[in-house]
Amino acid sequence: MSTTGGRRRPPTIHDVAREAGVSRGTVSRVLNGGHYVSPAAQEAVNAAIRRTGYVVNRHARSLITGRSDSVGFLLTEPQEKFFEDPNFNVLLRGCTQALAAHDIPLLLMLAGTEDERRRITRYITSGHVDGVLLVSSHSGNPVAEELSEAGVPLVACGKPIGLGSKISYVAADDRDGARDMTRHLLSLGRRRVGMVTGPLDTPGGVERLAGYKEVLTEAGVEVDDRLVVSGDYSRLSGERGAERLLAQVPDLDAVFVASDLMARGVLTTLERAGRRVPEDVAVGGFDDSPAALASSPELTTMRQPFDRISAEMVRVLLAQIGGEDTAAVILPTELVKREST
Amino acid sequence: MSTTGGRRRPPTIHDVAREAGVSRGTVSRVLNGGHYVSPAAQEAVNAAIRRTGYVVNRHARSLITGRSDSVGFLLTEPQEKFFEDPNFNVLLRGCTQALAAHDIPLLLMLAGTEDERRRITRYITSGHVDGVLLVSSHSGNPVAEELSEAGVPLVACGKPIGLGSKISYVAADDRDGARDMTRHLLSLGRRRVGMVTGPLDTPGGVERLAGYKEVLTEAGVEVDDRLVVSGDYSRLSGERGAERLLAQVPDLDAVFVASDLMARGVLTTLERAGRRVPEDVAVGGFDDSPAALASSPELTTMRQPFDRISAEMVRVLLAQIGGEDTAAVILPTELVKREST
DNA sequence: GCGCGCTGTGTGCACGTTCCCAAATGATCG
DNA sequence: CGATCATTTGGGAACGTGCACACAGCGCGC
Repeated sequence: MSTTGGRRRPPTIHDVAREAGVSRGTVSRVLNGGHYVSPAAQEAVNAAIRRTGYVVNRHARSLITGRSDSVGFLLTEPQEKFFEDPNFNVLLRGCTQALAAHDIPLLLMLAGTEDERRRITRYITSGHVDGVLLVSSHSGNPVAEELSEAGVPLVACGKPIGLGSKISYVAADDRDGARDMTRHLLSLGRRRVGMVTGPLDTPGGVERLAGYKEVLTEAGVEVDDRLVVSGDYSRLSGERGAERLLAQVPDLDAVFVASDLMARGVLTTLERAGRRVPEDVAVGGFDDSPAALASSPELTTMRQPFDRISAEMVRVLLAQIGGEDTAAVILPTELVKREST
Repeated sequence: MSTTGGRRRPPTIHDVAREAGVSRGTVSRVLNGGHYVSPAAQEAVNAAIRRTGYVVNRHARSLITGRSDSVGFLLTEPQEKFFEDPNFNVLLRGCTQALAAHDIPLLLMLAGTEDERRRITRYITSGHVDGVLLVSSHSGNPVAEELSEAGVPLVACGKPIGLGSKISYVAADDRDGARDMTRHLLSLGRRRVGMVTGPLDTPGGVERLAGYKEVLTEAGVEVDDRLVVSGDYSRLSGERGAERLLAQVPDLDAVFVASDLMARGVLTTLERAGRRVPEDVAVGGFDDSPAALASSPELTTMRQPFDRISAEMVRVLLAQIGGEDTAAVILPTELVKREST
């Protein structure tokens, strides 16, 4: 009961009905699609809605429909990753925007710890959201399976780990992208092309490595194990990876790095080691994250179409909520040439 | 009606009541505080809840109470800023966590454009959230006033622009932090200390500049206008600012930068210009954002206690929702010495 | 012994919406 | 011309919860 800004009772569907001279039922029908409503009534109701400033009470609607008309955005990453990687922000932004077009709010769920994971799982399976957008580069956690088994509509960003799982997902074409980038590096005349991979317990990480190896083999370049080190998409693991590469193959002349964030780390290490980029060593990243433009030299990278990815995630999730059977969506990547190659 | 994972009807308060052998009212009382309930009934109800796996239906509750038991996190920044600045992620994480303790979900609202701002304002004023956590470094937008006038509980991060506004906010002590950092730079023996300010149409930006000037004056060092350039907290504006500083005062020996992100840009420019940090030029940042550790050399900076800031924002907002009158909260900053000074 | 206050419990009502069904109207068809 | 059908409308019921109220039992003081 604050003294300032007392909020009055908002208009209900009753008020609109009275104002328009029709019944609640008719107003409701106008609100939900407008089938079996005469044009005259349609118009009268819309006018009444404008006049009263009526907005539907979502709680009342949800109570009767059983839907919440909201979805969760679940991020199962340690918080350092969430702080470091702007890709999450890009996805968040994209999903928020795509959902806004359907007037669906997004509930943010950050599961950094095991406790949070449990709490959030319970929240979701209690029916408080209609579905879940799952983002988790390192999807080794059981949360996807758990939610899927509970019958919660679910779309992952990137292919989840369990092969047997029937979880829908949206991803960039990792293998093809890796192939393009490796081909690009070879086309520059480089032959000692190293790679810093993503986490190899994730399908995405494995695919990017596979694409790299394929192209080298096709080009008749021997795949040297000392030229491949693994990382976890973090900047620091890029630094470390480049250090090991330089130690093992001092005369390498190119590196394909499985994420832009790691690529920044690679650039740091190369600079410390006195290597010029791209003259001595060409560096190719992956993602085209905001980090790619912020680095110097600016990164040549494989663009993941994050705006399309998030739009597709939302589209697939809504289809699934609508009861449709949905499949995986794979989107093409695109080579973006900048200063580092 | 998907074939897999059919969700059955969840238990209601009725089921719990029957299971426990009491009435709905008693169950409800146990749920909401447990006053006027005998220990025996208390126990029976709790056991029944555990057995049935009952979870309260928030929609039904909201319908009757008029509260939504959710809050919005509103970010009114262009999307580039959201992508670039990890501080937003830190705040987001902190608020999510603090709200989780109260079992309150967070609705993410990103208002990058004018259209989105309108849509979101309408959503909020329609009563779909109980309150709003507002984050907006450049709070020149009318959204705060608008929501506040509509009687929506609101807490801003950082002092909003309008002086007359009675909007509650939580902020770090900008002036004091700027004083500490400037004093630190002087203590290193530096006398030509430049500054890259934040946006000077925001209280935070103005305060940090004021602190800087105060300490210089107190120390008997003349405040030179050519040593002060303004930025907008972005990395790029740091680069540009440092370029201007070097052009105007080539022999400057320290820079106080009003954000870590800008400080990274300053480091880039200094390196390009061949200046060593900290030997030739000492650089002090502000925020202690994740960016401070990721830069090289690692940034000396003023730590904003983001975890406490977000916790306080949530505390104040909940108090305001509870009808209390709330005031501004100012939290102390702390000097974190690293490699750049 | 009466009234009063405090604790503990059950019940009716209301919140605002959607859905289902009945009924009215006009059009079409055999 | 009567019957069937599609369209349009209104009203009752239900969703699951919290709250106000009524009421019972008990102890206490006057």
